[in-house]
Amino acid sequence: MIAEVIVDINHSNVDKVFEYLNPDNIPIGSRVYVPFGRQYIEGFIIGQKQTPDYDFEKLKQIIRPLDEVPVISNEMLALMRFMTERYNLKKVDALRLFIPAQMRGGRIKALTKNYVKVKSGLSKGDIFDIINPRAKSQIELMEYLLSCEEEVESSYINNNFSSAPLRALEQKGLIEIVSKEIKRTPYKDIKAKNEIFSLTSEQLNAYDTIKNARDQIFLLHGVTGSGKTEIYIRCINDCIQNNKTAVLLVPEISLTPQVFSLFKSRFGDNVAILHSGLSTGERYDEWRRILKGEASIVIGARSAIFAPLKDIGIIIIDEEHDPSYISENNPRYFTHEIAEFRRRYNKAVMILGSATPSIESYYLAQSKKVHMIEMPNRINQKPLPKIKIVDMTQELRRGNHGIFSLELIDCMSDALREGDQIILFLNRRGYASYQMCRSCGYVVKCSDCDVSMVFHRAENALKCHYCSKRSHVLKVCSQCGSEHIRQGLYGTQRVTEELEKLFPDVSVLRMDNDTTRTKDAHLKILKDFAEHKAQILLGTQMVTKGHDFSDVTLVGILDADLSLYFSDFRSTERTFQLITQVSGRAGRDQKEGLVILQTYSPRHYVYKFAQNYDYLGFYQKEINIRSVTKYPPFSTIIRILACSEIEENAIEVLKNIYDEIKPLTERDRERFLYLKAMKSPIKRIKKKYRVQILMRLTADGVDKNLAEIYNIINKNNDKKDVLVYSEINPQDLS
DNA sequence: AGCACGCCGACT
DNA sequence: GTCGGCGTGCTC
Repeated sequence: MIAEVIVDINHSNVDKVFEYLNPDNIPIGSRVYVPFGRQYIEGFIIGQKQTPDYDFEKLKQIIRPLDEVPVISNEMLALMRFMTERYNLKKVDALRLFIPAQMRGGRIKALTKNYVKVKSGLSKGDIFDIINPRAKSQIELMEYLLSCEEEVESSYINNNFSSAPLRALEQKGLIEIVSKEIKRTPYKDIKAKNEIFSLTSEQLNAYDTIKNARDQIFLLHGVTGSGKTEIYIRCINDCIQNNKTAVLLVPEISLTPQVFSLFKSRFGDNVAILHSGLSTGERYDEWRRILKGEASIVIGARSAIFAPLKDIGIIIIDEEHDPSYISENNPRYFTHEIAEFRRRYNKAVMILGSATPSIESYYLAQSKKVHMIEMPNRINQKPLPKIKIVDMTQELRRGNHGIFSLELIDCMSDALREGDQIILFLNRRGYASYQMCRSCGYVVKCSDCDVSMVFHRAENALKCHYCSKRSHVLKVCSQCGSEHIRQGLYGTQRVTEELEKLFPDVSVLRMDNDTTRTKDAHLKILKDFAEHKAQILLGTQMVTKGHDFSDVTLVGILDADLSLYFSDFRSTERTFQLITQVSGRAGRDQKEGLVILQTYSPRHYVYKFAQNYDYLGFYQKEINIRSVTKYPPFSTIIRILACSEIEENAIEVLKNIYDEIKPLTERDRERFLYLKAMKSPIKRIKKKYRVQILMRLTADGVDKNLAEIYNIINKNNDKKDVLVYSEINPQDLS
């Protein structure tokens, strides 16, 4: 047979099938070692055929398989094809997602340990007949080994006995040294109480609906604290009872030891965990346990959707609205779309769970493509915390130029006096601080990118967030010579300073990109806060997720608006989600919670709906806007970006692409809703000029035209100095 | 991605 | 005369 091989080289020139002789019939899905040009490299067998397309005389032979068993299933090969077509990826890009990165290049092996074991089939009498009675240490060692029920780790023997008797016994054939694979199981010492909660009638209804389903999607719309997790657990349990496998996806940030321990305590070793915090060894071993069928439940962040499970029965995407389910680059994919592909392939059930579903998902539920389950009540019947909106323009008029409104300060002192805890949420993106000349308004810009540089207090430097270029802080304006430079001081550091002035004795934990650089740093901060090592937790997005702190009674949203000002059509939705989520952090236990929401545009509709926890109202308003403006879910956006250091070259390539796409739109006017070429909002990044085409198509327009559009793009992507990128449903249009 | 082949400048 | 610069082209 001839094997069709994709070589493990990430380059568009070799993104095609190479044919090899496969005399041993190594099966499809195997990783193999093959000769390629003058070198030897790894590859994947993705198909086979009787007769080659390539010149038979020139075919080379596969050297050997790299694993005992194929590592890519037919399902994953089909997924590879789907992904390459949908996202214009190279085949290796997709394949590489399917196996642990460190496995490539043979960099990682199974971890083995040696054990000393008495040979089986020997009686005590036999043994001591063979050992010379004068060999005291041999007898001693043998007696120790016999006293053990099982084989003993070699390292233990080496530490406690000398090597001579060991060797002697081995030579006599009385003992043997066996090597066994050790699984590096993450969080193996987790012990958790295995509580079974009884379900409320609302939970029971939801569970019953899902229990008997097959080949269906559910949107589980449940308020914070409505007990979605318990439903997940029951559904997963049913699924493995039926000998099927299960995937639970959670946002990376909420993958905490608590989550693992909950599932480990219910399902034991049947659970495998996949996320970026694992060591490469751990990840490899967990992955292999899944491949071998030793674990049939996978919990992980978005990439866990590629777990090598067979016969998936249920896929759950918790907090389905979370932006971390969208992989922004190399390679780009949408977890929902991958999950839907695998669900359909396996005729499985999918649950999308959220308190604030994405507009797209809720729309699908409204249009009956997805089955909606509503859970409007909290288990403990506690009301959601009251949200108070504070008009910051009013504060300004009253002469308060600080970050905190008087109302927030009052509430904070009250909470602190009571010994309660406080969470302060700051929208990082909007708090980027620019240095500006007060006299002429000059702002330092990056010399390579068309963006302002951001002031970093910790390093006392200006940094470009697009190319990481650094520059000195301004002392004198380079334009007008003025010394009146405003430090654009915002960010968590500035807030910390102001807090110190207001409440000098209160300790504050800061949680942002700076303080959570290291692995597990954010877990430690959350733990410290839970242990009352600080009374105030101040942070960015990260504080909105995860834990329940029972003593938090006050949540302050310092400046809610900023995410509204981005030109992104999703920014209102994001704002609603953030407010709802962070509000859920207040008043979890006995105490009532309060949320103070500071805004400069208090009349924006999003606040009215968020204040009343009126998701449906918000949805209806928002879906109306999307419908009128023809944005998703009523269209799919395609963006084509051409970059070059020479602007004219980028424009020329983009124009060629535009001229080829234009005729497509003309023959299919009702499916092409929008097509326009323009300069990119950020005109230059890393010295490269950027021009783009934006287009919007109906869903069937994408089905019909996507291949052709990608074809046009790829054809025009052969100039060295111009790079063309394409994205389907881009999240960031800069 | 590598690696070789190939055609033009300054050196023992 | 040659060593070596990196442009271009190929890999089943």
